[in-house]
Amino acid sequence: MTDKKLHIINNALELFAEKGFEGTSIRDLAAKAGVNVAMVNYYFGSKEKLFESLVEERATYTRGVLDEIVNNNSYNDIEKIDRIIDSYINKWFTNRKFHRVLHREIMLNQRETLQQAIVDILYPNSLIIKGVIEAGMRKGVFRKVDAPLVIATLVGSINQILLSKRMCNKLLGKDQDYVPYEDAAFAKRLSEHLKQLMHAHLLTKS
Amino acid sequence: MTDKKLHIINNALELFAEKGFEGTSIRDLAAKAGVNVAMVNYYFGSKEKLFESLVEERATYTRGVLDEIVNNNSYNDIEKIDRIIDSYINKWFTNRKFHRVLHREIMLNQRETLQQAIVDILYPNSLIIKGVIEAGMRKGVFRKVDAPLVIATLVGSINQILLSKRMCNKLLGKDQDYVPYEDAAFAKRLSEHLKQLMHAHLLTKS
DNA sequence: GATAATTAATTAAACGTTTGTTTAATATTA
DNA sequence: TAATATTAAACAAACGTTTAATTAATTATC
Repeated sequence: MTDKKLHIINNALELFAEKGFEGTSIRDLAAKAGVNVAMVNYYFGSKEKLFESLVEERATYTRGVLDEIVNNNSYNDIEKIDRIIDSYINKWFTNRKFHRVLHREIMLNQRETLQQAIVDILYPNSLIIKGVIEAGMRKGVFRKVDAPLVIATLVGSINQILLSKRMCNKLLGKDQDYVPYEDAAFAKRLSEHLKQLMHAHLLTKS
Repeated sequence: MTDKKLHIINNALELFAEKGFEGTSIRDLAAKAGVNVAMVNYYFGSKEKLFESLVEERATYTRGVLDEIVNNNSYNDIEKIDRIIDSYINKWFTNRKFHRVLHREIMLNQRETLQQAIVDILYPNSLIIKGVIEAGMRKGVFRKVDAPLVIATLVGSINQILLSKRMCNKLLGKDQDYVPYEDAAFAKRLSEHLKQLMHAHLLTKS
């Protein structure tokens, strides 16, 4: 990927995250990236292919991290859950614009191939977490829980915070200038909430 | 509100939920409702005002229900949480298209006034739940928890299930024909997961 | 209660923009 | 010299919206 293509993609990410795919015009994109409107089609072929390139380019951003945690034998099962929580919060907070683009898109019933691509990005992570939960249950360290729904809770909690700054700040009683995703103290607060929640829910004895 | 306006709104809801605001054209809307394209502007003034009318028309769909639960003295604190969970699942599953429209819109940084309207719809419900949690904590029935984040978990868990059928089914290991939101057994399953989760997290003694 | 006057509802067509995309000419680099 | 990059301009199609004419419904008058 050339610098120019990356430059366009990175600028496109901001606009797509802010205004959605249909809400963003190629002229918007070109203006923001400081290039001629024809360059988008010259480099990517179409607006939709630019979007796909964006997803593909950023798709690798999680791969491997969860595997490392899961295969690290110095962690017991609940510690793995803890590390996964921190990993998710850290990664999604820093890559929140891309994450927002993914979730906006997967809510729609359009652009079938792109939806599949997004599932391919997100689902493997879920599988890894599921493995940890089931291992814990087999050993009797974890209570008998509904693993897929535990994942939905974990992911959904972070998403709820991440996807609407306005709603999040309202919930927290903060004013609208506050950016929770850039506040390390808030990341910690969320992390501790989720850990406390998962400990109480999963562990057979506290 | 006349029948004709309601008819247009109800058809618009489906399209907006499926394709988003920008992704839906007035010609789409008119075709789906079986009326002339000019009727939308005749009745509502503009596409944006139609959207606002839609939100306004459906906005009252939760009001009062949570209040009833909270003010019912025959429930103790954790039972109120249980009833709130069931109420949320039931209401959001049946009104899931409207709910999807709300959440698609609040993720964007466009249409400022509409965002405020959506916050005005959703936030009062959060306040009521917050009240229940804090009352439980004061009495020592509930553990010391992060009330706003508990709400985020509760709402976020249901949203995670609700906003993408594709991702939901992948998580549950179901095929894509399955519609979890129309399956009473699944509603029960989700309800029990959330109750178990909240009991473990909130109650000082199990 | 029939007829005329008035208002409301509905239509097809056109409006001016904006959209994504392409072209054909020019500039840059290899 | 040949390939690549960049540009301004043009393209057709789709967009939200308006118009002007017509039909339907309502109200007023006798």
